[in-house]
Amino acid sequence: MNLKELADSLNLSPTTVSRALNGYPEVREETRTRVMAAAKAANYAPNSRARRLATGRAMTIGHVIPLTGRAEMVNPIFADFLIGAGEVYANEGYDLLLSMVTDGDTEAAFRQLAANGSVDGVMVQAPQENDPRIALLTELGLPFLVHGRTGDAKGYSWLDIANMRAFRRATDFLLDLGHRRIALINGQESFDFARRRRRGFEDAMAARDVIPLPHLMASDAMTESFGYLSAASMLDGPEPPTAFLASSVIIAIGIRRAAGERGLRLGRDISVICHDDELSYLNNDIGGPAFTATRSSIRAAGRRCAEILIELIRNPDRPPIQELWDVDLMVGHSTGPCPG
Amino acid sequence: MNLKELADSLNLSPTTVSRALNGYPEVREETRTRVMAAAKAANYAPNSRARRLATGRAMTIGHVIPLTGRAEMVNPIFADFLIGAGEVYANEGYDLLLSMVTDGDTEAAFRQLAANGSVDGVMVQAPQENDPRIALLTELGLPFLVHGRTGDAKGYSWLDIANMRAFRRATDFLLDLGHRRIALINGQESFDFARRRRRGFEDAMAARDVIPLPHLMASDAMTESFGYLSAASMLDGPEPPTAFLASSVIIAIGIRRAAGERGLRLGRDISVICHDDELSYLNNDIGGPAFTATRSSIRAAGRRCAEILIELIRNPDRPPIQELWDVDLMVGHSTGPCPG
DNA sequence: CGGTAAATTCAAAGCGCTTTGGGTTGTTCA
DNA sequence: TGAACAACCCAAAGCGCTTTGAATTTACCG
Repeated sequence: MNLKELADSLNLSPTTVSRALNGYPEVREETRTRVMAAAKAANYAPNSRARRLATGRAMTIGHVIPLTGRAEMVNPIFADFLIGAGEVYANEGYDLLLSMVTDGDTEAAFRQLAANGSVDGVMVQAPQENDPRIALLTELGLPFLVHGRTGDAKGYSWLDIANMRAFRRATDFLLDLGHRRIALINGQESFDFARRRRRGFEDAMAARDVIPLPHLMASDAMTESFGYLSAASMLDGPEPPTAFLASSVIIAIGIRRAAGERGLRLGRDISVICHDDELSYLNNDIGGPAFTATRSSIRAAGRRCAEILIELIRNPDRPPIQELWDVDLMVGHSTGPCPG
Repeated sequence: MNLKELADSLNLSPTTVSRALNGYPEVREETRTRVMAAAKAANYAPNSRARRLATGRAMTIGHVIPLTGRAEMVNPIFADFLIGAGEVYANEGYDLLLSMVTDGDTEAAFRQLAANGSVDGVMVQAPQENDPRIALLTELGLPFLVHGRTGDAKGYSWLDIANMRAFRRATDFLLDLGHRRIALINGQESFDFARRRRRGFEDAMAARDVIPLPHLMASDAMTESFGYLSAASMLDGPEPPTAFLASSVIIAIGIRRAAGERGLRLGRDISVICHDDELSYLNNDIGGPAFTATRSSIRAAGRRCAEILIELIRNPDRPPIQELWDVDLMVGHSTGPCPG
């Protein structure tokens, strides 16, 4: 069933039927209801391919996920972000085009998306320092929103959490408890967020004249095994840490495993703070948070990012939208005063 | 730059340019290279909306993710599956349309997809018993592939792992080690895969005349906290288990936490076997597997599922394709003989 | 009741591509 | 040399929708 057939069956022109269906005012109310009813009865839905061609809009938003070896770290995060964004897209009538791109094909992928017009805008996640995607998308004139930020953070739209402030605060919290040998187990520091977190950590340490120990700092893709291996080697080495600051719950779980194997009890023998993205399957909050954590829902971020991006698409000439979210510090059972 | 402009700049007709670009034979080789070069120089890419309308193909595959409260369990799994599938789609020139659907809107979503023709086929994940999606998609005539299976598993295409066999084998392994009080911490048993796993467990127990204890069986969304809470209450209750069988690494991590808190060492005081989907950020294999596990890469499954679905789309009249994957049992450090 | 404005409806022109059904040119062979 | 046949290229007709500009009908008013 297509528009013409539907129109014929109603003895109306395609024009009128199209207008009735799309809520234009120049159609009699009685006619509209008649059309709506017939459309429903015939299970008619306008062909999206034709509609997209005619309107010039793709009604689609692209998420391009680079699969560069280590970037897999994004997985656990990006799934929840995607769900949040997807909810909003669905409500607003946008489709979500997910594009996995290997290796260095990211630029080509964006150029392709822009040239063949299959999306109205794209979401950029996990920017690196001076991420080339930002310049590229600006050049291509494709609306985009960055989750995170980088460079001078001017001239484009982004939403980010206050990573530096969060990690400064978390570090202060540990320092207040008397800890001095604090380990930082961070995400890959090619990513801006990890850089900022490290800076927050270092600033807080410096403010108390505590020198961070190089062998107590690690950074890599945020997997459980990375957390485990780093913590294990730090705990077994000289000058073991009395506290850990971890960039994700997943890393913290690895730390907990290493501690457990060594008979160290969290919150008593060893302290752990992590950043908690509130991943749905890693609920950190049953009868109070298990890990003391800086907390910010990645899914909520996804939702808000989607809203902003849609606003950007609908209103291409508006100035950039920039939003910085503050982060809560939730005290759980994994921290305590420095022993000894 | 569109086709007409490109054609004009070459003093050729759109017809010829289109044919040159799409590899049709009735164009001189010299002309073809000239066209290709000009297209590349002008950074021309055919407008995908127009192309889709003209060809009648969407070149898009839909993944519909239901967000019914608990179904979030799919998250950690579906992300890796998606990546696997996405790789294949990209290679074959298909786009991936991801659709989050709340609640009971799944049927409407499929009907919509079918009616407005925005996808050529859809992937169905995590089927429940007699999942209505299968009948619906069959009725709609939309090509689909089920990851998992249900009902009589005839008449439609699917790819599944041998869940029953895997859990029977895992249970046997524990029984061979002398365990009798074995706990099963399963996924939600409305899902077919969880049902089969339970059956595998029960069959193995029955074959040795061991009666499964009802209070040692739990099933729910596969989160870390579910694993933790179930294990904690089982360990603290009467007749605590000496071994656990868990439906996912995430659950196993929760079990490990509960065990750790109680001073129980994995592989010595308590045994744990889980099913490992080889999630990239939960690598269970550093110097041999941490958890003894039945193992099957969900990402590889995603890849293969994508291949099959594309084959189904290209060749709509072929008989159903059904593939059952066997599962390895990897012995790790989390299992040992029943103590005492 | 004639005339004008407002309310409805329609015909037709795209959107940018693919594809059918010819043309045109050049080659081959009797 | 001329007919037959490739080889190559093109004009034009869709694909199914939206939207412009115009036509038709209805409503209203002096």
